[in-house]
Amino acid sequence: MKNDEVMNIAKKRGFLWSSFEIYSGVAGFFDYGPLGATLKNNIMNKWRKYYVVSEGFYEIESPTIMPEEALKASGHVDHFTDPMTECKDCLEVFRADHVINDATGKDVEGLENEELSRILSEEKLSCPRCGGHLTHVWSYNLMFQTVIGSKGKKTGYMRPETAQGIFIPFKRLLRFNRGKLPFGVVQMGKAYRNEISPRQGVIRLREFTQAEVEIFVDPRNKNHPNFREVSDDILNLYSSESQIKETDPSKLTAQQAVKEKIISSEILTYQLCLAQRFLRDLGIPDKVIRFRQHLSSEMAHYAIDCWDVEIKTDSFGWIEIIGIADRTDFDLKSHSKHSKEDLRVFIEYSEPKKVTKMVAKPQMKKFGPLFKADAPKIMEALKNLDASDIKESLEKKGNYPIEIDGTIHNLTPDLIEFQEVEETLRGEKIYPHVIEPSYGIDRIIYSVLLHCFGKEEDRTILKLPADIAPVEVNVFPLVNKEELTHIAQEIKKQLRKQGFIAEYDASGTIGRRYARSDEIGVPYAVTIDHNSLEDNTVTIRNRDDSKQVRIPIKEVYNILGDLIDLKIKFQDL
RNA sequence: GCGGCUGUAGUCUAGUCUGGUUAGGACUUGGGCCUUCCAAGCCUACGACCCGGGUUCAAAUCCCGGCAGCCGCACCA
Repeated sequence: MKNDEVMNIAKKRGFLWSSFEIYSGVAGFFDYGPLGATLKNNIMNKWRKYYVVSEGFYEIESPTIMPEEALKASGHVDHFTDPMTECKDCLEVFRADHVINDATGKDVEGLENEELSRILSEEKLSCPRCGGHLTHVWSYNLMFQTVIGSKGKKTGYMRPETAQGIFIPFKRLLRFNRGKLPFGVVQMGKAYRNEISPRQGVIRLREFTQAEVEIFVDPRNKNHPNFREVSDDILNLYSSESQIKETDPSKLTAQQAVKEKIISSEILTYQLCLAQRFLRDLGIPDKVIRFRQHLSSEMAHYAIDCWDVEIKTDSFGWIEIIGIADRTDFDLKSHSKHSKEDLRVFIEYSEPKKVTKMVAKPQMKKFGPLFKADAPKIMEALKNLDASDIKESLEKKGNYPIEIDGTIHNLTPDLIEFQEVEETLRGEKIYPHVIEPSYGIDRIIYSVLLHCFGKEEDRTILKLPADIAPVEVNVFPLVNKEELTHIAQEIKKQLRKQGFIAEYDASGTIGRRYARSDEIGVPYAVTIDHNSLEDNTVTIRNRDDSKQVRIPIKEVYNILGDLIDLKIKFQDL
């Protein structure tokens, strides 16, 4: 269905509406209504079944407010910005780097604002629109800033992604996973970006929900042990090559994609397949799904391969709803550097390696009295120096100068004895690489609504898969007569007792109630009619084709349970 | 952030130009009647001038500002 129709029904039926409506609303913020919030929970729980249950990745939850240092390390404070310049005459705002690039062809990405300002004036660049004067360049940071603590000494930001909350406690997570790669950690939660002018409804929110997975792997092994399970999945791949050559996306099996090196690794391909399976399970048809590879020019500098899962929409074109990237070791390295914590993983060799190396052993009898307090420091320094260099210098020049706290000490051959030692290396420390599937939950919900809504004649049916439908079953007396309503009420009560989300409705005609029920995607309706009085049976109506089957009341609960858990199909009843 | 257009019940809309009675209708929704299977009918009720300021005896109507939506530009690590 079309965007407008879907959003109208979503608003009317309590899925989604813009926030703060009675105060005119604020762009970029949406409420989930009663059905929307339930649908969102169902989808998020289904996501957990994929990643937490099946893949075995544990979920964590970290704060949405983060201190400046953490986001400085991640690069967001300095680089999650756009360099802007404004025309003094027509007040138009431009990306400064784009103005320079367009006018001169120079690639100025990543340059400082001062540098950009200098280039603007040196090149005598003026407003591309009216030719007016451009102001100095300023950074527009997309993060919401706040203050931590009452004295306001500490700057904080609302997190722009949930991923950082996984990288920062990496040491603890590694320990939880008993020090072994690979392992994955997930986080679902809100993230915030102060978009300049969000105008695509729920597609571009200033506060949105992400579901992110960070899979930490040994960079030398990006295969996946269960790849065979997905190797025949067919992926609609829009590679960077076909984008450049302007050819159509091609459908390949996962196996072909790896073999032909279209996707950089098995593990990344596996994640693409998983994403596709998840979307299928939400009722999104394959024909509106494609995987678009980032062009090397648009890829973040820390990624080596990145694929967006895109969904076709009528009013926004192909939109990104999931990004699956190989982020390499960028984040862990950067947090290591800024925090001075060693975020590497010790990888044990399958066979310990024996290496022989030269060691410089100080002769302590002479060494101690000669250097006194500096002796321990010199010994420490010796450990980090290449012993063969020292040996060479001693043999050739007769001495080896070493600087400790500004004082130069001369080592002479009589102070050092050299030994060849055999060392056993059991492994090495490395930064793991990170494979990151990052889901935009709000966009996924929009896609589900967009592609599950269908029109049949003059009625609208929301064909949600039964296991994510917010209301699972409706109970209707055929007509509003006491002998039927009391049975219906009783069945509803029993359904609720057994954990179903069930509603009862006796208003108006039965057709009207079915229509309302279809519009909010209730998969099944139990109808109590006059036969029910005689033989204790009711009908179960299937939303998608309005067909009904008659079954004994006492079997209703088990059958509905199996239907909703997708264990049986309605057609097989 | 810039320009254009727009803003009346949950929805669609009349009225706005040319200021003046109780802001009218349809659908939806609630209650009732009727009704033995897909938005039928009848009765009845609830429900609105985006917000703020100005002009005026009087503002849904005219003017200014804000907010939001749509379209175009720009932006979207």
